[in-house]
Amino acid sequence: MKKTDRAAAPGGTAMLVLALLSTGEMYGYQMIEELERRSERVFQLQEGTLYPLLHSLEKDGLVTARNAQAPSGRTRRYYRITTAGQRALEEKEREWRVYAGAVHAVLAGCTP
Amino acid sequence: MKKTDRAAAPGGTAMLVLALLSTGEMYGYQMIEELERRSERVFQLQEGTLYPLLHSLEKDGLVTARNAQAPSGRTRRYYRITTAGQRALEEKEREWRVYAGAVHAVLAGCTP
DNA sequence: CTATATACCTGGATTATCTAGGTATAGTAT
DNA sequence: ATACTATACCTAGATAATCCAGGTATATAG
Repeated sequence: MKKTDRAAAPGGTAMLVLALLSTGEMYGYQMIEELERRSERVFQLQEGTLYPLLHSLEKDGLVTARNAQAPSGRTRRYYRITTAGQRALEEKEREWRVYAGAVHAVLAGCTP
Repeated sequence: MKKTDRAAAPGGTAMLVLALLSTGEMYGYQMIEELERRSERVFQLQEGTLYPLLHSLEKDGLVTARNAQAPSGRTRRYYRITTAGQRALEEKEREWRVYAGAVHAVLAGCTP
């Protein structure tokens, strides 16, 4: 994320990455572009954030990975969400809604 | 915040504290209770988070503080938001809306 | 044959927050 | 009297997420 968008809400970046993967297999570099596109340029995920995160998601069994040849010939590492990953995504979405709702309630109390 | 709600979105906790103060003067301990109440138990601000934060908000001129006797006799440190603090709050609210909107857009793209 | 875009990776710094303490006073219960 | 609880403020050190700045390597364009 950009500095100003640092520190997402509960499980923030992991949730966004899992959300991307729930739409289909993807490789790291592609996730950065996709996230930027789908957020209309708001989220600029850094490589130094993404790659270590993917490794820990893999270690936790939320995603699986495989190496494959791109049509271009370059090797890419494709990630796929697991069933556990889907469950984790749903849980994080729930938490996000609670969190965002609470922020809204506090802000609403200050501009009536 | 509770561990699960760690790391709020852009300027998260500062925004919430400024939002509280925009409704009137308040002392630290009270902010913890008020935030918990207004968020319906979602946000449990920790003292170790709040007090250093208040000091840095004061240093940045976003709030001012004064000591005063409570009816009980105990001394409290009351905080008041400044004009610069109001401006900062508005800016943080704008950022929050952009951020939350982007999260929504990404999540919407995964459960059509 | 060099520059740029693609593609992955890591170590160390930065920052926000938490944990776990500390101090002190007022009110309540024993 | 004495201890316990709630109130009220504070800080040092640990933890965790993210960034920064680098590194490596291949394909494509000029």
